[in-house]
Amino acid sequence: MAPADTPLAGKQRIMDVAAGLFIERGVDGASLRQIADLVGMKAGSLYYHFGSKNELLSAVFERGIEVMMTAFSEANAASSTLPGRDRVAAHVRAHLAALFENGPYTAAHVTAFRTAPAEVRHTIVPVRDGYEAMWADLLRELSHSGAIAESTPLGLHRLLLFGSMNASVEWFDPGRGNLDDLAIAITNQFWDGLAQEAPA
Amino acid sequence: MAPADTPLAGKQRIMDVAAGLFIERGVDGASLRQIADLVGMKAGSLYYHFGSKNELLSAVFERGIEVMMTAFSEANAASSTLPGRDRVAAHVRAHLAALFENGPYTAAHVTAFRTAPAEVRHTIVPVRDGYEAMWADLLRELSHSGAIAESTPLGLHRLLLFGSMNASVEWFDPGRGNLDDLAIAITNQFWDGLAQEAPA
DNA sequence: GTCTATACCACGATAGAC
DNA sequence: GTCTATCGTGGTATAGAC
Repeated sequence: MAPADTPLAGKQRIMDVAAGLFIERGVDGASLRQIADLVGMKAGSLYYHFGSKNELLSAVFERGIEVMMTAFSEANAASSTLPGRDRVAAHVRAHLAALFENGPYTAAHVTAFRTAPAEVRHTIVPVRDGYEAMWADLLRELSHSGAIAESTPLGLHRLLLFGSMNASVEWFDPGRGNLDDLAIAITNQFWDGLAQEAPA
Repeated sequence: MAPADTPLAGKQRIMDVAAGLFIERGVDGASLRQIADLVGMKAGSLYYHFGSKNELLSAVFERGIEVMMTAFSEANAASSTLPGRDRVAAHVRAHLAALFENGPYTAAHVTAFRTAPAEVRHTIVPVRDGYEAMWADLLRELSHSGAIAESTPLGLHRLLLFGSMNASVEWFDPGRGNLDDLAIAITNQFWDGLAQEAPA
């Protein structure tokens, strides 16, 4: 626990502000001067905490993935005995929590990763692969249990699901909408689709 | 038709190169010097064709939306008498064509719009709203015809579908994968979901 | 741990020759 | 229609005082 007079100290506070700005303005649009300004210090002072802008960027991305993985693991533990549909719902909700409720890190990773310098991307890829593997395992289990057809291309549909979930950072406002409802809608879409069962 | 000795002349060629670079490096990461370099001219010369970087950016975005709308209209004309599922498939395929087969404009719009200057975004929003309205109309028809349940929140599921389709620019390689297959997978996901009908 | 000061460079943009 | 040359600004990063 941090001391009471430093609610968000040092690296933590810088990363928090930086992540928010990476989301809003992109990697190159977010300047160190602006980040420092929002933190309440001068640009040069950032270099006491991070060796370069790329180092700060990498730290934000890694934290973002860490947040997703933690959320996934907790959902996994809580839902392992539930039916397939509820397991998916739990993990969708956890992913949304990482995007909207656990700081700006995951959202920064999802929106800014693509345009980051190749050097940064290459250090992050192995970490992000770890998260994808968690989902791959989950879907494989659902397939083996018969909840999903054996013939379904799981990797492809995992990417489609990620697309639906991650794109929500562009339009969902957690102050106006309800994340539980969104998780249910995404799960409905993923599990059952939109087609009417039997035309009345 | 352009004269034979100017395969991609003036504005057209600049926009083509710029769009590609906006995708790769983002709005602020793509510099006018680099764009000019790839076109084969000097940075100052760009200003004969566009009044500012923002003007070039806006032109790319508008073209990207135009491409999507044209693709949608063609798919609409070709599929209007088909069953609901096939109509969706036709429009999904058209959207993917806009993203991957009709130049880099639509992909640039989809990836770079969010971090563009507010001034640019505001001029583009009304145009993009036109495209969303086309999809809203389509889904409303499907709902009225009974193919989709009346209770389905169409706006929400449209956004989820857009998320799945647009995110493919981050992972789909048209040189390796097949766009028809991708369109079918996305349609399957959207229409039927992944759940097994009856456990065997 | 943060400051001031500054180096060096790339950015968008403009002016005028050709 | 493209060039060269250049202006002013703001970028990342460093050095050394405090």
